[in-house]
Amino acid sequence: MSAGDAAVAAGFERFYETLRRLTPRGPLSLTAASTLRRLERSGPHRLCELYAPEGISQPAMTQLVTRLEKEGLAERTSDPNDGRAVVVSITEAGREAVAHRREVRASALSELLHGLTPEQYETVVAALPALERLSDLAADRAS
Amino acid sequence: MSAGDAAVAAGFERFYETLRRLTPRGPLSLTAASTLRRLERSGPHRLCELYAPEGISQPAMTQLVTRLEKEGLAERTSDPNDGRAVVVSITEAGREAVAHRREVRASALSELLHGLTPEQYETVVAALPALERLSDLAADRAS
DNA sequence: CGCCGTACATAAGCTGGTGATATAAGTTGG
DNA sequence: CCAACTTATATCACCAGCTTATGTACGGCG
Repeated sequence: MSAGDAAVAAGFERFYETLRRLTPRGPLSLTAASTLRRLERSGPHRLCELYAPEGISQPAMTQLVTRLEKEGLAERTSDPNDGRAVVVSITEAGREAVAHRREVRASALSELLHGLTPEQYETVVAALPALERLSDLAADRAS
Repeated sequence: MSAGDAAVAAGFERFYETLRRLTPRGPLSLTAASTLRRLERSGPHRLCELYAPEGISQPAMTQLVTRLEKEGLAERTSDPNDGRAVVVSITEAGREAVAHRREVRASALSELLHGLTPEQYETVVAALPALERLSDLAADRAS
């Protein structure tokens, strides 16, 4: 690990805390929100495909899906090809919940962004593709 | 909120999840780690100065400090000028715990960073001051 | 001095996680 | 073609870490 990497890690460490506090406390837990976004982003998934990437145990995902279903944000369907499997998909209400959460965070963030100089703002925009890439790499590594 | 802001928010949203999963399971909760870093970063604090910026209730901070104290990562001192107050400070073991956690995250991140092109890496480094600034702005707004 | 506000602690209860284990469906070798 | 094994999900008992409501002790002030 280079010195540059360490600097990046240190910067990200603090920034992570900042982002964490930017969405105070909604009705959705961190994992719940993340799972809904995944379902929105890449469609229905079997339960067994969900828990590992979310970093929780299988029972935790079963419980989470049960909660989400109870609140009408996701639904269980049975896989016709595999009687054991449960296919989880996001509902319209789920999409709205995700959108609302995104909006709340975005507007809080927007307020902060206006405190940057135009040059600083540009550096952030310029870094977005790289951040996206890092997320892709992390997702690949997990699978 | 501009379209650019929305793009930044969307990018950060996913990146946040990536960072979250980069430190899998430690002995420290998110709040515990964040509080220790704060104590390391800006010295001893009274308990009442800690809970608000960490986004938890006062009893939660009392309990957290009790846990940290029990594990030897932080210590309570009484303020000679104010008998009600409790001053919390990080111990040497606490610093080590923070350093270790930082190292684990940094090495995982480092691996990802090597997947970037040099140009992308540069855009990330260039954005660091802006991210730092955003954290400062968020901290100001909270106080 | 008496009173109120402030700083912290305690209590009871909830949410969301864990590991161990049960159930039920698919898969496979003899 | 069925017994044994594996895989997918659910259930159970338990725990950590948060919440609100309330208790306690000290400080400042009229």
